[in-house]
Amino acid sequence: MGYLKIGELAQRTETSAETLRYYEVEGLLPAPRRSASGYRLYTEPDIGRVHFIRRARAMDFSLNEIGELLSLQVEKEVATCGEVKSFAEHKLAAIDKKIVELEKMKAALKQITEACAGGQESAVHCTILNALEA
Amino acid sequence: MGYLKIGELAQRTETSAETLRYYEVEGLLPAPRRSASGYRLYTEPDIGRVHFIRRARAMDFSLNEIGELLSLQVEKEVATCGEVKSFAEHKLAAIDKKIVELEKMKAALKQITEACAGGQESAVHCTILNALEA
DNA sequence: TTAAACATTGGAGTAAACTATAGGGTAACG
DNA sequence: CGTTACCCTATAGTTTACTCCAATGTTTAA
Repeated sequence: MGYLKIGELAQRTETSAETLRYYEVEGLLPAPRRSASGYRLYTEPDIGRVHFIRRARAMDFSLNEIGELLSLQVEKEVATCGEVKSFAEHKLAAIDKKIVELEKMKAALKQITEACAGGQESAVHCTILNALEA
Repeated sequence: MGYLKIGELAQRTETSAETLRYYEVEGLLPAPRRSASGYRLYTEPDIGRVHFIRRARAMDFSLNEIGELLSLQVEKEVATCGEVKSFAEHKLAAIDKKIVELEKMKAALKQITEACAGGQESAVHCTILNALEA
């Protein structure tokens, strides 16, 4: 008991069964136990793992990057703190850079919405290029 | 005089010539003037346009989205302030959401780097899954 | 018991954004 | 003048992350 068939895991994680099998092929999900007839039998921790993958995907981490993140956990008994820390710091820097860029874009868009009253008049002065090139 | 051949534009924008031609096909770059022999002749403003595309790409805007942003500029004489404002606000909301997600990931990674002294000891307690599932 | 709902594998198809190649013509340099 | 570097078009290939399909086997519920 407590086992989930692929359709159930799919439902609980809002992921298609095809995608789950794909993640297994790609090494993001460990090959689960199988029933006598060959059905995949997942366990509770698999739910968390899939949730993690989906959340990271939503932030544009590639499957490869997610694999690296997950391997930190899988190989945690082998990895040293130095390795983990260095990897995480590298990712942190990348994320920070992304946030900075998004903030810039946000500021530029804000400038445009504020310049525009939102009425029927022509938007000649609302050039996104002007805002962003500065 | 002020004309750039594709290779020069490529160099100035750190983009390959193939990619520039591709952007033209995709409608992101207007078809430039041609020399007698058929070479593309770009002008100064094209540099800014390519820079804009590359910056937006670096923030994970799709070429389609970038096309929409650019069309705001091209059609600025036609567009009303209402249209521009509504489009920009929609993008703003999407960017904000992305930033929030990245901040979450950042917090989780930070937790890991702080938990890890960075030395030779085993990283058993540095599980990214633990940090992110909470 | 039998039809539906679900599972399996293997393989093909899709979309986005390039990237490379073939088979040419053109420009710049020594 | 020749050679090297550059440009052209058209088309094909690549990568990522799915998504769909066919053919077949299994559970489940009326």
